[in-house]
Amino acid sequence: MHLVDELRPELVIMDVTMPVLGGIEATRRLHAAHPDLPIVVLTMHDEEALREEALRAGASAFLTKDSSMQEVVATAIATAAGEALSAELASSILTEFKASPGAAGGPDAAVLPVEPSPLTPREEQILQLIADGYSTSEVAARLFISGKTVKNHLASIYDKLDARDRTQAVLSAVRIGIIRLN
Amino acid sequence: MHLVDELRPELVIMDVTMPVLGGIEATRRLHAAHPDLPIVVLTMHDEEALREEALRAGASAFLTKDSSMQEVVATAIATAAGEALSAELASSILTEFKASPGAAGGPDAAVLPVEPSPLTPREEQILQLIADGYSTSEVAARLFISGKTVKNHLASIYDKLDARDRTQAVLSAVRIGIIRLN
DNA sequence: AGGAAGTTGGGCCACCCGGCCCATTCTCAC
DNA sequence: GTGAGAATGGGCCGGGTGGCCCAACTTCCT
Repeated sequence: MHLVDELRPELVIMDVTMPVLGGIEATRRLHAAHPDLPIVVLTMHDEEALREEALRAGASAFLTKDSSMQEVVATAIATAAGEALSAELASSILTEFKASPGAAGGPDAAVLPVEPSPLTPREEQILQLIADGYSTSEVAARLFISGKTVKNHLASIYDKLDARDRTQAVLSAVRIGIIRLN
Repeated sequence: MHLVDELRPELVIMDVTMPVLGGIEATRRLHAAHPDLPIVVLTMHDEEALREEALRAGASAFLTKDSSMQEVVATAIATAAGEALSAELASSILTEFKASPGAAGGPDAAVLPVEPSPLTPREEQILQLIADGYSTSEVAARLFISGKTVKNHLASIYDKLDARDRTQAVLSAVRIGIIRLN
């Protein structure tokens, strides 16, 4: 997993040349290590079993070698875009991209779930102010509440985000996109 | 290079978070090992020098973080398609992909001076560890130096990044891309 | 030779921060 | 109407944090 850690790719297109063998296992391990990393599995064999296994291993999408290059990149688009992009949309893009034969069954692009937000509105607001550079007492002053209350909110934020201090809490929030980074 | 050999990706989208540092070198090595593997370099810093260096290192394309997701995937399409595909073609694809406010202007629209990195290597290292969740004394233990020294480095980091505490320092560093966000 | 910068370390001190209890009020859902 | 969750507060305390000085040593550049 060295390379992925080192390069931090946005997307991995995996070529599972051999059926069942290494590629699926690699997908599984890669997905375990990087759950948010989209993985598109490419294979020669269009076997339903293999397809299922790939998706269960954490692949975001599955394509066969019969797929046109256009389909490959379309799936890459959909996956990288992180949207629940349907096969139809993808192929319609391709149709306009270049007149190409649809060929093999549409890739079942998977969706990235985007959980709502573990924090309450007040907690988000407070964490945002912290991220904006305000100290505990400054946040308290802005919200017309006690500094102790701010600290209490922060404590529950730490609990929810599994952070040990405000720095980690802010970073977690940035990662999951619940606060903005000015 | 294990992973690339193992997975045989069709395309690598590389995030060169840090200027000059690891990413370019990784590109160079990756390109040396896999000359035919398209590499798209993504960076925060739109410096001409960095761009040139990336392309000389073997990158197939270069995009800044200012680029829209559409531009990124368009470039990915073009690159994966293996053609010296122009930005115009890519953006035309995108226009049909989604009626989106393209801001189609080249990625190099804004010219930020962007100094390479205001921090010394040691300071970057310490700030990275702080971002990784380590406390002052934990950082000290990892680097085999005194906790006081860590705090001294932090003080100069605050000064250089115009931050008042470690949270703001980490956020500043994330913004200018000198530390990575796990 | 001399200076600038980087790395290491010290002391001191006021204040902040996080962890641990706790209580009150309000709203909303079941 | 009872209970769960949210928001508001309190006290206490140990340890962390940041600001302010300072010094020594090394490396590098001029």
